[in-house]
Amino acid sequence: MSSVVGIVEDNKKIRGLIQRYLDMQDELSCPVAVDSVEEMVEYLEEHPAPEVLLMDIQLPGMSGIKGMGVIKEKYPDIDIIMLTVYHDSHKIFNALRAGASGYLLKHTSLPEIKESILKLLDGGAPMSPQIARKVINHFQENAPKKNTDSDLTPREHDIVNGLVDGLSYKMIADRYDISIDTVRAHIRNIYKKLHVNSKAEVIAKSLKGEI
Amino acid sequence: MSSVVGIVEDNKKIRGLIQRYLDMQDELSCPVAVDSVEEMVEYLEEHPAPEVLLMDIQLPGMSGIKGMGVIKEKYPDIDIIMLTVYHDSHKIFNALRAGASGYLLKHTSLPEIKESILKLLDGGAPMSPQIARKVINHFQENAPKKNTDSDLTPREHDIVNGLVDGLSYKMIADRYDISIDTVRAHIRNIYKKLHVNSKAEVIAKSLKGEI
DNA sequence: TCAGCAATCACATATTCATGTGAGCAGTTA
DNA sequence: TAACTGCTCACATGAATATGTGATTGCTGA
Repeated sequence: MSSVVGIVEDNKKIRGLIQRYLDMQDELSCPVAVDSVEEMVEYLEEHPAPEVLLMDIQLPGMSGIKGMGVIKEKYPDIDIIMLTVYHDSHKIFNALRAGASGYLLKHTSLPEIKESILKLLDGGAPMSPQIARKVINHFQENAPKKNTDSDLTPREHDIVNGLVDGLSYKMIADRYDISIDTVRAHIRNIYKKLHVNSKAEVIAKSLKGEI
Repeated sequence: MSSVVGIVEDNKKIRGLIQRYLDMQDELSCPVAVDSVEEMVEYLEEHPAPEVLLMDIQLPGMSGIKGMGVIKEKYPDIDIIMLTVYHDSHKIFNALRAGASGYLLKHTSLPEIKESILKLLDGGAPMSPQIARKVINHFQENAPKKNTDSDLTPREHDIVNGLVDGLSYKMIADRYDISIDTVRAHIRNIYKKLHVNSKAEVIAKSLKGEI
């Protein structure tokens, strides 16, 4: 059973190259390759939807990012991989926010494109390495102040993690190979330090990043 | 010229396996594999720093996430890849926020680990496919308003809020001026709908935005 | 060297939770 | 009207939690 892929790309040469390559793979077929979002929308109205679309950003008419929104609204099950030369953060994040399931740069080789599609069908999220790096950096820039170094000891942190993982005292005792009474003792100390008096409050504080 | 990799992992077997495998690669060497952040910190004080660290999250003593902060502060040039069994969003995002340059799940094969390290050294950001997917989903969730219409009734939402605030059943009953038995009844229904069976899990889900 | 803290364990008790079973009432919809 | 759903309350029981008191060991800094 081969998976169906569609292409939206205005460069005729690239488009043809990718289509022929993918269509010749056992696992894939690529019956449709058009050069604008508008054409793809027309196609979708008269044919069964592909599982995956490769889409450029810079397109005649509607842009790939806008087009993705349009297509995902009517066909939310289609996974879309952006395939573009743009590597500036703004375009990347807009594409991801608009619903892209992957983001590849155009110098990606044909076999890598194929691998990316297969990875996507398998639940992954293909990204070119440089893109992945930018996405990760995004988290670190927006990192909320890592304040609140509560004076919990390492062991107390272990216990807190156990609580957050939803473990009972007994399960925590087992995880760290200590007595349940010791767990109790640690928890008492944690409550004192955090000025709380229930598991619930500790878990809430921890998940809110206040520990 | 081979790149130097260090390992922090408390499972002796896994640690030894990875170390031997990496050390045998032409492109890499792995002179240090310890089972806690504390030991790695000691090592770093007396030896030249590795370029890359593989680090577990669940460790004796200081957790991998906290440990990463400590290490990155003194040695910001070390790239750290988390190598762990955890795939819940909070741990992933906390790790990335704390400065992780990659995040692999523990079922990753040795050759894949090697490839990930090389990719990292080449400016990429290695992630297991499931992780990449969650990271991407994060963008999409935070963009188009969280609509998460869980099928909780308004009253049930009240109760959940009470739990998140760390209140006991009795305090929730007082807050909404209903009987404690009613609170119990609501909570039972909430547990059924959310498929959980403890306050802790409800609080976790709620704070993760899954309600 | 002594005080203090982290970590460990023990025993005890009152409270809270999780869960089962059952039921009444109001408002909505089939 | 009958069926559903949301909200309310009650009684009961075993498990888990919160809290008090106390103790030992090992390490650290004044």
